[in-house]
Amino acid sequence: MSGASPSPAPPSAPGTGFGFEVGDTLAGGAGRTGTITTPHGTIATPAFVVVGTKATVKTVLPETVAELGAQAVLANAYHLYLQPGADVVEAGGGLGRFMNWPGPTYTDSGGFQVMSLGVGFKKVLAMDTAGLADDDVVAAGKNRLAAVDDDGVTFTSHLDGSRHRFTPEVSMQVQHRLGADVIFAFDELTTLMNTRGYQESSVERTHAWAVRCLAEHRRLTAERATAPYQALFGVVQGAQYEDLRRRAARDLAAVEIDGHSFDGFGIGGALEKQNLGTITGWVSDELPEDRPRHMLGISEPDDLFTCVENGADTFDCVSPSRVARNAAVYTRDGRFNVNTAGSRRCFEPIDAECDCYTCTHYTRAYLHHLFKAKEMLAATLCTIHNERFVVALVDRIRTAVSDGSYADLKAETLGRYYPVR
RNA sequence: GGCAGGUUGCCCGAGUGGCCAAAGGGAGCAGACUGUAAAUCUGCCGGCAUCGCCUACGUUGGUUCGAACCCAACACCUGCCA
Repeated sequence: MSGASPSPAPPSAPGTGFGFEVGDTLAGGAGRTGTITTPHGTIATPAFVVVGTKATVKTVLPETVAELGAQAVLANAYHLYLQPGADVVEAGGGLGRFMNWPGPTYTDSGGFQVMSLGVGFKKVLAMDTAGLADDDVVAAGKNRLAAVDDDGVTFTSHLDGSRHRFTPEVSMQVQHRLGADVIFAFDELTTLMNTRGYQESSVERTHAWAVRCLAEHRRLTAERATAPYQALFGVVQGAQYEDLRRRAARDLAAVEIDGHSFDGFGIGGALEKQNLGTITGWVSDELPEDRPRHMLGISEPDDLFTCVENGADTFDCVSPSRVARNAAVYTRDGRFNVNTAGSRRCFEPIDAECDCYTCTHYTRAYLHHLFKAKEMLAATLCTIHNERFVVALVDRIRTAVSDGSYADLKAETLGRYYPVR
């Protein structure tokens, strides 16, 4: 189905410790199961990767993260570079050992911060642009902490105001010292407010940076020959434009340096929710089938189905944990806030069908009490539940792809979660 | 018994003639959050309701075109002196 020309030889030659194997496929679509192998364990895909930006899944012990079924954790190069410093993490044995997470780890490149601290200052990556105008972005830019140029990005630390420079090479050096099993190429995110012209030049810039990342990655891999192999994923941008997304994916897939190419690919950037499936489909169509495809920042139930059936293998997202800290919890029948009056005297679990530690031991009334009393345990218990909810949902999707029940699972799950859609 | 200070919306607390249904907190009620500058942010928060009207700043009475704000009496509370 792929229209791409024969891809370069897989970089993950035997012995590197990294690999990807496709399992079952979804009839009539791009969906598939698979297995990602890393030096720190395997990941059965589709899989949800839990986010632990600063080398911790906020409010939760690593043992608990494992218990709730997470197969991998994703941290962030920009944040760990600023604090405690990549050298400290490296001296601490690398990301996994430093944070006491024995399984597979990922690090994001810092590309997201180019946007969130730059033009997207104080703005969420726009998936719903209603009410937003170009002026909002321009005004926000007045106080931005990051400025992009063709060579890289200059950041002002949000911690102490100091100035820092990230280039593709710096991001690779930082991510090599952090030592995650999967690292991402340094990319530029745009917003939906950017013009078509800017999106074009941004895709070119991201591609040029990806090439530089692969080159620096090869150099570092050779230089650090005794270190565990780290897989590098290129990141596909291109906003909502089919030609840009397809070209970005095709061009990344074709990059080859000394016989090596990207081990996998990330799909990210500005896009509207209703285009998510279509865009994922275009990109999957262009990418080689023997490499994993990671969706950056996706976890809503409908989005997970949409992406899987269009070829996505893994996901990460801050939403389950962030939202949990603010009292929003997922249930089979939709999301609600436990800190509202309705839960004050409700002695039922968040979701009676959930097998998580929180649902098997605590009531909505207790969680409501913890939030009202501003007790830290509220965030911990709700994070456990939300992460379990998303991990378990993706696990069910994976099983359904294999046993042919995907369509039924999708209809039943979304019918309950979004009753009036 | 004397002197001084105080009594504001659910709570704390600003306001000392009109711009006051009354700042600001807190509590309460709701909402948002998709590669984490987020255990954060936003809205509502006397009643009825379209401008607007009604009821409100301890109680009662007074001054004034107009009072939470000025005056008097009363009721509580708080200091200091006896």
